[in-house]
Amino acid sequence: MDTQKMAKVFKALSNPNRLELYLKIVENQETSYKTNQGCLMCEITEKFNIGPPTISHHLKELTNAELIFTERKGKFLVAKVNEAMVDEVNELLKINK
Amino acid sequence: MDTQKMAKVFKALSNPNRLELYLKIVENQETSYKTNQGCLMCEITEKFNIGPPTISHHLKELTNAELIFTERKGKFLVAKVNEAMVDEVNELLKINK
DNA sequence: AAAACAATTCGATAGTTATCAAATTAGAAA
DNA sequence: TTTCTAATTTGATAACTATCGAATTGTTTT
Repeated sequence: MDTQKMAKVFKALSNPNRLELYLKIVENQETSYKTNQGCLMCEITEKFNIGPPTISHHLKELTNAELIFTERKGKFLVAKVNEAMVDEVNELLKINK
Repeated sequence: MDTQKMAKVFKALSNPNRLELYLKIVENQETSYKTNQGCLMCEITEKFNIGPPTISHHLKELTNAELIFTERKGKFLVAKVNEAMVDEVNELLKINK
């Protein structure tokens, strides 16, 4: 287990706005699981009280921590959750009784 | 779900040294599950490259995030994991497929 | 080609944080 | 009561971060 890497993941989720951003991406992935084309960022940006530069910064942090993938679809940016990484985090937080 | 509270928990785990500290406390709780008297801090402090003031600071952060409880036993400080909070985190990170 | 839209980059700033050394408190042992 | 050990507090500093406005890049629409 790589403590550095995991700490980075937690740091990525440690800002309230960034955490909500992440959860929105997860939510989107859950609701459209079969047809999942990813989560359009411009739609999400409207719902937050922070500007595009900050959203962009937060997305970079989440990507850097490998919690999400992003991809350009023409004019838009779409985001998907990296479920493998989330599994890893859950594994780390499991308590063996 | 309280985003602020959860973000605080993630922040508490976002520093590598603090994460290892937390994991040590968990580990101790796991190995001595039945006889669990808590984890003695002075033993742990020796194993880290950081001084007592910093350990103290990190413990406060973990306590503040309600990830652990601490209690004085005479001269010593013992720590235990707040399993309810860990469960909450695991719940938040679950992805519904 | 021009205008419009989505997103990123840059530079700045106010606020936060990890860490230490020194001093202090609390308790146990001598 | 003096000494030793465990832990905390305080004050300082260097490093990092969230956010913004302005400027820029990339893509689509007109």
